[in-house]
Amino acid sequence: MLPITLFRQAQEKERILDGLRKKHFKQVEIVDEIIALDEQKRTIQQQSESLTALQNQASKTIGALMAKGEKEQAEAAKKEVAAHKEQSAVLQQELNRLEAELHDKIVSLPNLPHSSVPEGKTPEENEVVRSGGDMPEFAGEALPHWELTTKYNLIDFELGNKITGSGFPVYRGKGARLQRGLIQYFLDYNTKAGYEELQVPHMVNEASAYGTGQLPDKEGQMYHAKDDNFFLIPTAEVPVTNIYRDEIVKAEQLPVKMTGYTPCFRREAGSYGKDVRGLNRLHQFDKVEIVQMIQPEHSYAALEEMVLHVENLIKSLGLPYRILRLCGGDMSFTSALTYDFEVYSAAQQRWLEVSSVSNFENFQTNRMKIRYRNAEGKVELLHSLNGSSLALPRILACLLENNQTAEGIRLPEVLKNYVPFEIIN
RNA sequence: GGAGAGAUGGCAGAGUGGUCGAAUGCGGCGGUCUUGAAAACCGUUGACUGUUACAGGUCCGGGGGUUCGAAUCCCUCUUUCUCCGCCA
Repeated sequence: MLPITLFRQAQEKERILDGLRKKHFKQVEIVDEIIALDEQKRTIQQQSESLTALQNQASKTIGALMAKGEKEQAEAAKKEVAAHKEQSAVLQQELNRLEAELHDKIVSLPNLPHSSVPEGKTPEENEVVRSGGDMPEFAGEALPHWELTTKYNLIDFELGNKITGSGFPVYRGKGARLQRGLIQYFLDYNTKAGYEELQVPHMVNEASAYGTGQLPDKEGQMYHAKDDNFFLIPTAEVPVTNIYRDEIVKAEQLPVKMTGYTPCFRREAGSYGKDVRGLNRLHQFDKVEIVQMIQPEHSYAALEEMVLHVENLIKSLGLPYRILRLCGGDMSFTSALTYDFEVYSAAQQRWLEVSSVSNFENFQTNRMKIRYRNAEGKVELLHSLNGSSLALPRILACLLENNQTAEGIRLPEVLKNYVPFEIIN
């Protein structure tokens, strides 16, 4: 949610409109509506509050009269206050209506993109920042991971269908073990870089889902436990970022760096075809997430640090990758700048997204009221950032496909302390 | 799941209808003293909203109600503790 103060500065209007245009947000008239509503709201608020002030004053007088035992005068004063009450209620109602309307409009606006965000609408217009790793070469045909997982009995998709439904695979044997080793490796890698490891709930309440922006619009993305009104988390970002909801973080705690492994649950309604084949898109998958909370002036340096951090992790696995700076039209609603990481899948011959690292600036923290006291002692919103480090299924798919040999699947050197076998055969 | 007791400022902890945004202690900050520090003493110390600024308004777990007036009374939800039951 963009801070309302932004809309009160006339000189910022062009920047807001330009940002919305870059994000391909169509209903730009909302900006003018917000500015008008805000002014209207403040006018009514002043009227309402000065009336309240009058009533407060009268109540005090009544109290004093009662104390002195001057009952009749007190009764007269009561009648006078009663006369204001009706008008007060009308104003209050009007104020509530205006506030609700203003809020609805302001939460419907996406975050504004950073100046370095490229123009563009579709994924094709994302900018390749850099790439690395060696592209795999195969003499014969490379098998896709969904055949490899069957061949080596690593994942049973059919069994998952039976137990739950499609998109809920069962990992078994070396498949399960490799998955566990990878999670451990990712967590260790993150904690070594100063991220605190956390285990958080896999279900969240409405307030948390709202805080990170899954609600009110994207409830369709989440599984909902109706009886308790809990949501299964679509990413660890939701519980982890909400840790600091409604907090004023002490300056010496900054930057806050957190990491956590969780399963992620996504309904993914409407996906089909090759996108959902095998491990490409699941309803339940594992992910290790990193989150930072930092002073505004340092957030873009932190973003670059996180990008390097994730890049080195992918490099260590020996996977060919590329880093994209997402164009305005392909970015998420909440992000100001996003880098996507993709690894190249040899058998599918396409790039698969395995991480997305974003700076949300104060878009999330404004909604969650995550603040700190700056050098002048003023309370100010922090910036929040997060990224995957890493999402497991596509990494696994790529490891399997790219490392297949006639003898079996060779695991990267870096996993030798985490997985008790070097080859899957 | 049942019964009972709680939820107050950074923390501890008073306050049961009216000058209570809230005593007191601790902590924090500033000062006096000191070569410096500690101790002692004095002062200060919440957030949100709003105004050019002052004023004003809101907040005592969340929401609703009673009242001229609610931290205080009523309803409801959440949550913590104790006891019982169940249980990985």
